[in-house]
Amino acid sequence: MQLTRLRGFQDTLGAQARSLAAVEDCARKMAERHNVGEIRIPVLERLELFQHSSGETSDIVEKQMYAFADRDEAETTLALRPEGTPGVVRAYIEAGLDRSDPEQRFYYAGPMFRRERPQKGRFRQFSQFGVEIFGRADAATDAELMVMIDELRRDLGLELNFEINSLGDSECRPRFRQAVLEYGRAHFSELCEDCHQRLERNPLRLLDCKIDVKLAEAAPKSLDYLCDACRAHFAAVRELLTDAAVPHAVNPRLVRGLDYYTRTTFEVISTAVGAQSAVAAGGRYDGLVEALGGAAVPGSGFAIGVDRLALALEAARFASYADAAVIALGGAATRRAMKLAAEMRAAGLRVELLSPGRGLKALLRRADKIGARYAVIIGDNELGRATAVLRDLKASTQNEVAQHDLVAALCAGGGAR
RNA sequence: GUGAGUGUAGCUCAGUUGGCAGAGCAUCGGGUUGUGGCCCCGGCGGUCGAGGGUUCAAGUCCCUUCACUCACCCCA
Repeated sequence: MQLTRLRGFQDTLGAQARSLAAVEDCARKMAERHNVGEIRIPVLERLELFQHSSGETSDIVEKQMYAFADRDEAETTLALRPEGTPGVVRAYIEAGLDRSDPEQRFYYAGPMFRRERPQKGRFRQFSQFGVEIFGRADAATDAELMVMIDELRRDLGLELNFEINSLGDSECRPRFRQAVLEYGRAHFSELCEDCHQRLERNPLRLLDCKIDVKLAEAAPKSLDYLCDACRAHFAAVRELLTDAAVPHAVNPRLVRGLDYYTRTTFEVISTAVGAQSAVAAGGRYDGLVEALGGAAVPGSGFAIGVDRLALALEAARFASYADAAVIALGGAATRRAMKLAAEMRAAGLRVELLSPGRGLKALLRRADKIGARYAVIIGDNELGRATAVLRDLKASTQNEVAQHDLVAALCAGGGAR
C-alpha cells in the first residue's frame, strides 16, 4: 500500500457511513420542523473572515487552520473553514439581509477542517450541523436552540447533558474579564504553565483549566458580574428550558473558545465518546454581524459535531439489509431477473441482483451475508413455467410463485419494511 | 505542539533463553451437479510498518524513522 489517506482524515463506509447519514438526516428533519431553512456556503473563504470573527488569539485561528495563497496575482490568502458560523454571517450580510429582512433562520451541514492532533472523536476533517438565527435578541430564541438539540437527542435515542452559562454583554463582560485577569495575576505563581499563557491571550480560559481545579473554582464567576438586562435574559432562558423539560445544569466555568459569544452560552456533553465529549455547543453572538461589517443585528446559534454524535450511537443499529436478493441461474434467467428486480424496486423494495454465474449454494450464502430477508431464485425450470422460487431466509421455507405475483407476495410477506 | 502505548495474513491477535511464520475469524472451494446460516474437510493469503546495526542465525536484541491509537492542549 503506497498511497494512504492523510493523517487525521478518514474514509467512512458501511455501518459508520449509515450512522453519520442517520444523524444528519435526523438533524435536517428537526431543523425543517422548526421552519429553519438550509443555507449552502463555500468550504473555502478568505482567511481574514475567520480572523475577524473567531478571534485573532484563538487557537483555531493561530495554529489550526489550513491556510494558503491562491493562484491569483494578489495571492489572496484562503482558508478551509474551521467552523460554519463566520461563513453564514458573511453570506447573510452579502445578501443584504441584515438591512432588508434581518430575521432569518438557517441551518448548514458539511465538513470543517482543523489541523489538530487526531484522537478519538477529533479529526482534521469533521462534519458539523449548525443552526444560526439572526435578528432575534429574545430569550426564547436561545431556549429554542437548546430545545432543538434536545429533540434531536430524543430522536436518536441518546443520553446527553446540557450545561449553560452566561458571559454577559458588551457592558458587563469587560468587567468580568478584568476581574478574571486581576485574579489570575494575583495568583500567578500558583497557576500552571498553560494558564500563564492563557492569562495573556484569553483570560476567560482560566476557568476551565483541568489542572488547577480549585483555583479555577475560586475564580470570579461571570454570573456575579451580569448587568440587570443580562441577568434577566439568563433567568428567562432557564425558565423556558425548564418549561420545555430540557434538563440543564448551570456551569459557571463554561466559557467558549471563540471571542464572539455574548450572554447565553451552552455545551452539550455525551459520556459515551471519550475525552472529546462535547457533541454540541453554541450561544449568542450579538456583536458578530456588526463586527463583520453588517448592521447591528443580534444572532444566536449552535453547531453539532456529527461525527461525535454518530460515535455515540450503537453500530449495531446500522447493520446492512435488503428486502430481497435476486438469484439468476443462467444467462436467459438473468435477463428475466433484471426485469423482476426492477419491478420490485418500483414497488419500493430494497433489492439486489446477485452476480450471476456462480453456484446456487454460493449465491444463497451471499444472500445471507448481505442480510436479505428473501431470496428470489430463477433458473431454467422457473423460466419455463414463468415462476420463481421465493425463499424466506429467516424461516427457511420456500414456495414457487408466478412471476406476476412476485411483488404482491413479497409485500404480503412483510418484505417491505 | 507535548506525552504514553501499539505496529506480525483482509480482521483480532499468539509467537518461549535469538533457531523452519502461527491460530481464530473472514474469504474461496468441497462434503450436497438447484438450496444459506450450524458442522466437517481443504485452498488462497506474509516486505513480521520501513531503514540500518549486532549475530552463524533477528518477528525477538540495539539505533533511526514512519504510521496508528489514546491522552494533554484545543474544541463540535
